[in-house]
Amino acid sequence: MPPKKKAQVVKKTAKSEKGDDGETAPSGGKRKTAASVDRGGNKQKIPSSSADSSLHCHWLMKSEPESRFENGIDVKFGIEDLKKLPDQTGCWDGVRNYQARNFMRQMKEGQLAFFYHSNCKEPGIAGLMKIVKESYVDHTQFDRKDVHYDASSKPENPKWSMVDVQYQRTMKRYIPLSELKKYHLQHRDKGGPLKDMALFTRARLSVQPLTTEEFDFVLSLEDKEPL
DNA sequence: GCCAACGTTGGC
DNA sequence: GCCAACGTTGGC
Repeated sequence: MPPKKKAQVVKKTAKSEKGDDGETAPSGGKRKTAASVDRGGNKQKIPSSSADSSLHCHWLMKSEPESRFENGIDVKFGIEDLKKLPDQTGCWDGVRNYQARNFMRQMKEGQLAFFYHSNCKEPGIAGLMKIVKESYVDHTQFDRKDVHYDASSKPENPKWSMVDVQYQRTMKRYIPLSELKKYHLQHRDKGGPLKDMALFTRARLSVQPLTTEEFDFVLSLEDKEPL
């Protein structure tokens, strides 16, 4: 299941303290990031427009558009639910996977993300949203009542982050996973933009990056006949 | 509802 | 630090 997004609209008042980029995923290997300290002329942020060259600029985020109850709570949150929120904006809370979290921490305001419908009759890309607030502490990790409460996370050192996203538009036509998969297989054999798409190579990642080529190709499908 | 893939946990 | 057991994701 995708992260469940609550319908909370985050009040845009105070700038929340940004959770410092604490740990790196304990996953795979224990790579210690050479975090912060750069000896010598430590230039925090390179002012040049886009800081890290390694950063991605397009994303795909999964959520379940159909009702499903987890601990008695409905985790349904489809693109229509986002659209209904005040300002058509909501926080993408509930992500409890380090890689997905780390990708969210890389997100920059203004970047676009596909809203992907997962675990439903017809999975696929439903629309587009924009990152309107960069990562900050996901408060649901401390909420015992929340489906994604994490008893191991302490307020002094929060584990999980979220971003705010704003509805942009619904796709001109729904782009089903099955269609994307056909292109993916085709491109894998003969080459093409979707040959390495994370949706297929990292199937369980709920927040994933897309290259510009992947992103543009998917967008171009809107104006094509379904494959 | 099944189950493959894969992430996480914990014993050693 | 390895790895088996376990839990979760998410397509089908």
